[in-house]
Amino acid sequence: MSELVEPKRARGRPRKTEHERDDGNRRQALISAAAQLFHRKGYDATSTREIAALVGMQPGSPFYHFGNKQDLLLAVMVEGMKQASERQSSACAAQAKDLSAREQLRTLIRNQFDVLLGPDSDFIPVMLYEWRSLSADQRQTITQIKDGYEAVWTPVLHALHASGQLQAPVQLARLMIFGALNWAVQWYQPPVTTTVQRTPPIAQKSLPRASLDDLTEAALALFLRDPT
Amino acid sequence: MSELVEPKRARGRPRKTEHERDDGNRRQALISAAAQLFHRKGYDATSTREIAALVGMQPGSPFYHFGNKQDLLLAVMVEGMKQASERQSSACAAQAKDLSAREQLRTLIRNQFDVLLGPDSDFIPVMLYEWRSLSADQRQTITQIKDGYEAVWTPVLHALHASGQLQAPVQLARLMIFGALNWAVQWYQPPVTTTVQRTPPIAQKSLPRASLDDLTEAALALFLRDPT
DNA sequence: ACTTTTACCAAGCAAACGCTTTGCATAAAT
DNA sequence: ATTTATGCAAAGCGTTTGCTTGGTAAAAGT
Repeated sequence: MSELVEPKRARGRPRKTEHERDDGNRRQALISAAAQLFHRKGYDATSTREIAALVGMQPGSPFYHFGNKQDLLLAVMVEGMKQASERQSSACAAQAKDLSAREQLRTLIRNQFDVLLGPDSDFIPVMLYEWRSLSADQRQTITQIKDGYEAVWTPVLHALHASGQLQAPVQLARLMIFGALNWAVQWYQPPVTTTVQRTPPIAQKSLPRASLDDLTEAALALFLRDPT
Repeated sequence: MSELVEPKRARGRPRKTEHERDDGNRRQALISAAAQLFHRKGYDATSTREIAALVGMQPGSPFYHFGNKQDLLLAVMVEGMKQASERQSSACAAQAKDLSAREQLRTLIRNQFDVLLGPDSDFIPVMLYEWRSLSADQRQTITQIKDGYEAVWTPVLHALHASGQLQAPVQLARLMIFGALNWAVQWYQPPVTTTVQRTPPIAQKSLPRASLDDLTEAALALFLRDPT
């Protein structure tokens, strides 16, 4: 009850020299920090004070940028889907025009692994595992975005089904394939360069320590038969 | 601010006539109620008061049976793994001795879907999606149980790999198969008989409304090639 | 008959939480 | 030069939370 001394602008604001005109840079910093903490600790276990502290703000300040904590979670998810969609689009556009359906699926899977497990990719895991904390309206918002993202997969799977490389019903196959890929968030650890310390995943005894390319090949071998 | 009338032993204790000797019946009731709420709303979003109310206790009473909220979560998971292991063991023991590896995998998958999506099965989903809220010691405890449960799968997968029906590396295949199955918790809705209202899963537009048998066949078709 | 144990109830505490309010410093606009 | 908008800091409000404490009726043990 006696540690309230010197609250008078001690470490005030040394940043933002000249006129660097953030234009939402701090807002972006909040989204990134939130994604990081939401991924590592979960939405409910992360307080807005922690997020503020991570970007060097006072506890109440994030609420200038976001109306409430839920809106910040939604912003994380929207930002993640935006990045993932851009990656997927450019990855599909970058490959040759009439590539085999098998190659197209390889690209999609590899990109999904990148988005899920690559560096600086906390957004999509948060979207996958914390959507329950959204309101009904917010859930509908990102469901629409997510459906658009996944719609790209359907024609590819249909082509593979038609050619006999994919035997299961297409809709169920799509759900199970996404399950197999998305579940990797629970167990995957990158081969060597571990940077950020996160809560260790459940159930590893002798983790294969595979690369994302290895995972992609394994997934293809698991889901597809040899082309005739 | 004036509804505090008659708190004097109104609805005291009409149950437990004679000497029915619960022997932990109330403790089991707490575990079941906790599993239900943890599954529907998540661990953090569920208060111990809600759990107490669901079994007709006062807010502080659960702490007679469990030291804290985390211990209750662990009890839910241990109970779930116990039931799942028993089901799996009896399912494997019930089938003929030298059945094909494909049939054995079918049994394992079908049992996993039962445990994940069948009636009164909130325990395993809680274990899969709330393990982050455990302490490190508790995580290790259930990791060991879980490893024992999953160990049954490995020889079956090795046999399938040897016979050419499974092409992917066995360890990665095991992880991805579990992912495909466990992910069904996120999207599956039973065909007709909807009883308990839970938070609607993400991303359904035209859900296949398949039965658990349909899911099992689809999974087998997705993972395995035709036997030679 | 007496004591001990079991299984709670009733009440509340201290901490943490999301969020609000007010005020101030800087930059841009007028 | 004055106003306006921006981007926070500072402080705290009200609620919820996990958990504790003290008591008590009934059952079990002796």
